[in-house]
Amino acid sequence: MDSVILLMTSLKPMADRIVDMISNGELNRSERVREIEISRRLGVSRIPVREAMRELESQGVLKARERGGMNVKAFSKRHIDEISNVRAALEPIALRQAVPYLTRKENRIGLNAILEEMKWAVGQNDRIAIATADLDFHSYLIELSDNDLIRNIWSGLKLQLQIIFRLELCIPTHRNEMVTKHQRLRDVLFDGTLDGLDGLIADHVRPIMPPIQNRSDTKEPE
Amino acid sequence: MDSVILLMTSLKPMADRIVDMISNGELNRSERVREIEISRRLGVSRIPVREAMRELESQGVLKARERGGMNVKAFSKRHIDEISNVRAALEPIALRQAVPYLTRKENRIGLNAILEEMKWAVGQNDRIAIATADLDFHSYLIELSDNDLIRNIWSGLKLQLQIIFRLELCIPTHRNEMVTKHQRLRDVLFDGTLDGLDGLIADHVRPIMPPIQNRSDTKEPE
DNA sequence: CTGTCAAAAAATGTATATAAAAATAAAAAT
DNA sequence: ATTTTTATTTTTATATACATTTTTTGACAG
Repeated sequence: MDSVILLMTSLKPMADRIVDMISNGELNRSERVREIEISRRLGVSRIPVREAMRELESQGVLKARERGGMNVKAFSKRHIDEISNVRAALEPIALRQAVPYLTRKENRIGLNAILEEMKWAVGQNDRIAIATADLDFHSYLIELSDNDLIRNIWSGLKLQLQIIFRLELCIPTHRNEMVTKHQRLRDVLFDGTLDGLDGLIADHVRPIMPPIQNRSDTKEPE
Repeated sequence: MDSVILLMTSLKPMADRIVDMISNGELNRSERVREIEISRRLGVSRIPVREAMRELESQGVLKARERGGMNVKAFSKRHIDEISNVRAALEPIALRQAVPYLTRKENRIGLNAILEEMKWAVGQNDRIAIATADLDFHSYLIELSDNDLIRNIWSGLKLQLQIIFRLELCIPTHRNEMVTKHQRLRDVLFDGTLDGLDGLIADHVRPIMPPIQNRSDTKEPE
């Protein structure tokens, strides 16, 4: 027996690898993603790659071509706005549902740990680490929320935002305010009175477009 | 040459067929969906069925089993609430974006046609037709909104709601009020002032749970 | 009768093969 | 030189084949 087939690769890691390839520029905006190429690089056959790609399409990372195949999604300012609007609409729901779980000490500790990470990242002026901590913070709360639907929607948005931040298509929020804003949000959630929660999140979620837009994408590019 | 392969079946029709099978009870709640069985019935191989099933999973119609395979999703009251909340949060965004397109006469005519359909369905007391018209009404507006992200989210919710309505897991809204509520919503959108839009939608979207709950699903069933 | 274990059956996950499109390159014609 | 047409290559979409896992079934022991 020569070739041992490892079953149930679970697709998620494979999808994440493809997201990485996009994030670090191995795959470019609007570029066609070839199944064979990915499958060779990951050392598997085309079928699981295909499935991972389809998953990524439904999560908004890839875009189905007109007649067959996939492209890397070309995020426009419009797309980023859409994500912000949806986040501003859904996160208040999820975060409200997370509040009861934030009475547990271990969850408070977990959230605070992410804030410490964020503080450190801001100190280091590490753009990637800042964005990661930002996403982690929101992911942590949304996971706690126990809302299957919003969790599922978020999982796609998160992947998109990972790419958007990495490629500097927008900046999460101003670095100086980053930590204090999240701390304020934490305090409101820990407190449980939830005064002004919606506003805090909307403020949060609204991204800053980069000063130098590397491409002109006023409308849907491709 | 004997077997001619028809390429690019586009998956959507296949996924819709599976949704139909669930809606009309050929596939039961929480039942395992076997690739081979579906592929035989649709006269294709397992591969495209597999992809359709994966699509349906990401759209919330099927649920991945612990270790391999898929089940028909078992919608609980909780799931239905989650859908309602997300709709109440997202539809105001989409519908506001649809308003400018509702100055075009053809779009007004299109929307009114659906309302006529709804009126007819209520007259006939045709539960399925009523639910269909309801979903069509909202789909029509969301399609107009030109918001890719919300459209994509809606496509999944719509499939779920089709099943939920068909299986009478909940009732869209009280039939008497159905037409007038939608007319009021239409008027507000045509007018463009948008007074009380959020409230109208929230009121709308909030489903009525059926008097006889056929199964006890207080929590996540399966 | 019930629970445990082993063997058989079935179903999935992945690989490979094949056929139909698309995309590309090359050739011919205007 | 430019465009159109044709051939070649590439790539996808689907089918089939196979290996592994999961599920089921049935025997046997307690």
